[in-house]
Amino acid sequence: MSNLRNSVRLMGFLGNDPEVKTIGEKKKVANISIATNDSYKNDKGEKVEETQWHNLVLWDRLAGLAENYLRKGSEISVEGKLTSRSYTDKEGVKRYVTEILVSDLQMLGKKP
Amino acid sequence: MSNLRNSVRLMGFLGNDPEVKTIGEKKKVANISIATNDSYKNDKGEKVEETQWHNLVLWDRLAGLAENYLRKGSEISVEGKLTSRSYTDKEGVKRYVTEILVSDLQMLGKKP
Amino acid sequence: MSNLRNSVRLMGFLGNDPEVKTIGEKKKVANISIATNDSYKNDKGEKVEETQWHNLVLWDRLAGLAENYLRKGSEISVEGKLTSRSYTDKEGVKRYVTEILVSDLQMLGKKP
Amino acid sequence: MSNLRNSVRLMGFLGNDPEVKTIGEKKKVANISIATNDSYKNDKGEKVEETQWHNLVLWDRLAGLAENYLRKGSEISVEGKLTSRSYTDKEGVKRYVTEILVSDLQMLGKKP
DNA sequence: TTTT
DNA sequence: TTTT
Repeated sequence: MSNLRNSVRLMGFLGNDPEVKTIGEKKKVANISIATNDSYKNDKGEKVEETQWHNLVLWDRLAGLAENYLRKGSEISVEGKLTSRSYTDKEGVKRYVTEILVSDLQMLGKKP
Repeated sequence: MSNLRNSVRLMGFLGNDPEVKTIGEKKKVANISIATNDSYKNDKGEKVEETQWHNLVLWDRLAGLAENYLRKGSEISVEGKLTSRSYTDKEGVKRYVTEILVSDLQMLGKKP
Repeated sequence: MSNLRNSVRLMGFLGNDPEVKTIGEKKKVANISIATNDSYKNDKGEKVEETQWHNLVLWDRLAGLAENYLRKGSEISVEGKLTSRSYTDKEGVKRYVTEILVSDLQMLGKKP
Repeated sequence: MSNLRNSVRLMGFLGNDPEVKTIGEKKKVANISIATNDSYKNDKGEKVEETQWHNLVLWDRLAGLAENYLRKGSEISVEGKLTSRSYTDKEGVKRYVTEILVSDLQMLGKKP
């Protein structure tokens, strides 16, 4: 609940249409991948332009909003929490995934 | 450079002493792992208490600060950028790592 | 509701004990003043150390928390919204007040 | 310098064209007023829609950007610090002003 | 004084 | 009016 202990804010563009699943009768979840076009300083003090990709997870009302209004290329601003989880893939290799559990979303740019 | 496009803020406790490396003659980098004790709602609407672990990377002045003042159990507040990179491990498996590149750090709690 | 449109985060020290009022039977409101010790660059590019004072307003659960646990000198971290309102003072002069409506609060530093 | 101690983020619309002044030979400052359309819960737990107006101050590069690209109605996202100052007006009344000293700015919405 |  |  506390935004002060774990908070992520991103502004970026969807790399693909949202993947939306319905769980049971009325739970809905959407997975979104967004790119942030960023610049930072590397270990040599050089400014590096870099695109970072982020995995977002949206539930319920926000999942419905993604399903209805967001498409590949849409620009959004989000706030959420940084979460990590692990799973074992088909080859038996343990994998780690970091995702942003979105709690607030604003659509930016051109309204289609 | 833009905090508005990619920004993470965390308050939490170090799980271990910082790992500090010196690169070349005067570059320094520190790796830190912190736990945020967090609560959120799962897909059933239940409140879940969960500890999340985050990998932080600090360069130069901030790395020196970590080396000198931070230890396992220290409480800190940080701001930074969410970054991801991939590498191939010893078994030839491609791995993804998500890290926070720290740009601001405050020490909290008891000063030792 | 949207943290993305209007969000303030402050870490600082209470200048006085909280002023707490009860409204009607069960509404409670607390007013707090905190100092942030800050540095920024002025119009000459000089770094200026400056203390800023901020007026915080807390309702209900957060007001109770302030009443019970916060005192002059306490260090806190808060998130909230920037709000302004005007009123006419005793001399008939229109006054403007800017306050932060607090939505999240963490106590920092020494626990008494 | 520390974003962690004093940080404001706003997304909103300019109420007027920026007021830009040149100070001395090469210092430039811009004053902007933006509206955030916000909702919060009042003391009765009712959701209140409210427009808040905020005074922004931009120096140098950001002032030039405002002068060249921002107009009444433009939508922007900003990060900055909350600052307050007082002055005595023509009638001899002491006035307090709260402003956001902007450190980062993104233009949103339709590009004219 | 803005905008959806 | 706070604190480091």
